[in-house]
Amino acid sequence: MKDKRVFNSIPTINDVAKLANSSKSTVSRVINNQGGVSKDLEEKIRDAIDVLKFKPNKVARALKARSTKSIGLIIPTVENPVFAPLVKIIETTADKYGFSTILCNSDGVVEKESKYLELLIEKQVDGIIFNAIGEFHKGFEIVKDTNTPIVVLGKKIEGFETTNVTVNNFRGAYIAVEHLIKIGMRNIAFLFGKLEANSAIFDRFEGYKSALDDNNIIFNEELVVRGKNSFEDGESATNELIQRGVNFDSIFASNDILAIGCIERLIDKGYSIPKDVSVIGYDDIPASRVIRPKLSTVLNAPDVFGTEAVKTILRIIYSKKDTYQERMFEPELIIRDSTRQL
Amino acid sequence: MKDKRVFNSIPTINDVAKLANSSKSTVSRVINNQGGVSKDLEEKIRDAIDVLKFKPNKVARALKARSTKSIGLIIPTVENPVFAPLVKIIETTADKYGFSTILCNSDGVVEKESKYLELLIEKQVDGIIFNAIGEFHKGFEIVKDTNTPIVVLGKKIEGFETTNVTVNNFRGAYIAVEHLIKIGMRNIAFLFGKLEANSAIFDRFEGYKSALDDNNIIFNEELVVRGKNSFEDGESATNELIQRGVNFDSIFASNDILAIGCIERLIDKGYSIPKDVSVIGYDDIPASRVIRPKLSTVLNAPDVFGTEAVKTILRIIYSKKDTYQERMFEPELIIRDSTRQL
DNA sequence: GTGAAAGCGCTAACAA
DNA sequence: TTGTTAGCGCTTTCAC
Repeated sequence: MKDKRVFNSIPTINDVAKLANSSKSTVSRVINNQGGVSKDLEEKIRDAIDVLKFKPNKVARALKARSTKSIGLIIPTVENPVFAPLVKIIETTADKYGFSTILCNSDGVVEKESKYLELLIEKQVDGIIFNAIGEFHKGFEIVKDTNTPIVVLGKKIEGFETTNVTVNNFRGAYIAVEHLIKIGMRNIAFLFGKLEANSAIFDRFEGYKSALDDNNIIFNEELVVRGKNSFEDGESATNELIQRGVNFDSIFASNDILAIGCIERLIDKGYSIPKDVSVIGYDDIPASRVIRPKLSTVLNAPDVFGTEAVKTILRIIYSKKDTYQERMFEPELIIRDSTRQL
Repeated sequence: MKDKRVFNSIPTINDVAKLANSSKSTVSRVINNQGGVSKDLEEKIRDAIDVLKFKPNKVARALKARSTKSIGLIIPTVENPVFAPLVKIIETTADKYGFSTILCNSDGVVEKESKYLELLIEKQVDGIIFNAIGEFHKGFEIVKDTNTPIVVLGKKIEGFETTNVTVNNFRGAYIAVEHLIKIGMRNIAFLFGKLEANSAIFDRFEGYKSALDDNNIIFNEELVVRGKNSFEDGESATNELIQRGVNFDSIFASNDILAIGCIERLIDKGYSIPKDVSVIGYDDIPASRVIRPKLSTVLNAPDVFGTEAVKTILRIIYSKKDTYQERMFEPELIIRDSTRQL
């Protein structure tokens, strides 16, 4: 009366063993292709597996192996066309190496970041890829305490030592503005968004100012206007710029969404682009190739970036130590039709 | 010499018990807020938890509880602006109910769908939300065999009984084409994409033909052209339509991406929209509001849709039985500037 | 080549 | 109120 099998319940390695007149350990050897099992027995076991439609329980395996073969991925929101391709490449790459990815949208809210970090750790993910908003918080402490492998995307977090995979946002902004200057612009406005990583925006702002500076153009605060992160915000930010009555011959928008909204509004208001004003964005989202004029922009190649992020977290996971490196990718200038030709 | 504690290793419930001079079970009661523990002991245990920075291991809990508190989400690709908001709302909603989501991009490839289905089941997800490409395959067998809760998004799968959460794509296409007819169009072209759920496209095609039929317009095969799923495909499909030399006064594109590419190409070729040709899309992606003319389209409200998908899978998970219902959402016509006014 | 047994970290009878 | 024990499904010594 020790047999507690319930008809129709999910078969375990034990059921397979019983049916094949063998033992758990041997079945385990077979399902893990470890060899050292006689042809005969192996066949019997494989038959039993087929008959019972046995599937190994990875939760049990994970408990034993202390590895879930999953990574956590925290980003502000996958709805943002900048993150969507990144999420895609990360999931695909992780899968290629046998890892599942648990997706977490933090909405760029510190509390959610923290909560997700803790959750992922309790779920025993093998590592975390974290596109952080930039602020240090409790979640990081937990990561530190538990020694969870992590790679931070975007920017280094003050007070938190890890490997970072970043993109040179400063340089990206710099080359964008430099391009504007080269084609003769002097009154370059800066539209910036909010929700996405503060840090990136900050760097882009610095890059903007630095390019101005290096070209002896005096920074004019009147020319910088804050939007948020939707097409509509691009439109309203552009409105505001126009209403201010400042003189501007070109606009550098800190992301393409803003830039596109900006272009549409400019056109609505009767401006001709790039004749009257040149505009350049950042990110090269798909829509940039499709509006008219096609948007000049800066590309942070998400594919290499995302692939590198995965490879990096795997390296840390497998080596069991983080050597605190920084891998920075250089952006690329893409000139299309929204900036004047020389 | 039975004590195998290793300095610096991750603390378990056992370590907490030892430090608090108590037992595993009591600690378990405390961390699960089950009550029935004396104030004194509880405090000692909570102290020990703090000191050790103990975090419960959810893998162990999952093994015991036979529930991982995670769901699997399979979609073609999160890069597609139709799926990105869906993924976002699903993850957010699932999280609200205490479930994590494992994201899987199938690329609309049957083999990947199948592989992910099997993987998710082995990972013991509590349920699966599956935006299937439409074809029945081995993966479904495994779902069936293991009795895994699943809700299929999009369309019913022939030969596979489950609860479906769908959107009335037939009707959506119908009202789009009907709108075109109402504003006087007779030669309505149909551009259709590929990668995303075949089924949806199929239904949209049927809706297109049906609306034609109901209005005594003879279906003309010359007017249907196949694209794929990028802006560029919309452009090339439009090229093809023009090259065919058929007479067309309007275009119904089976998704906004195609529609936007189409509009841009039309404009490049000197057509005026909507004066020369009216175009209407499907999905209401963000870019639709931002191109000029603003795109008329059909909306399959991903937010209610996604929320319902999660609620449905949770209902099945908690009731432990699937009653095979179908919940179908009605689409909404959004008239903007790319279709002529009456 | 094979199986018995211990144990991964937790929960839940059951006993005290 | 508390602790002991068994067991979730698996892997891995260790004997045979």
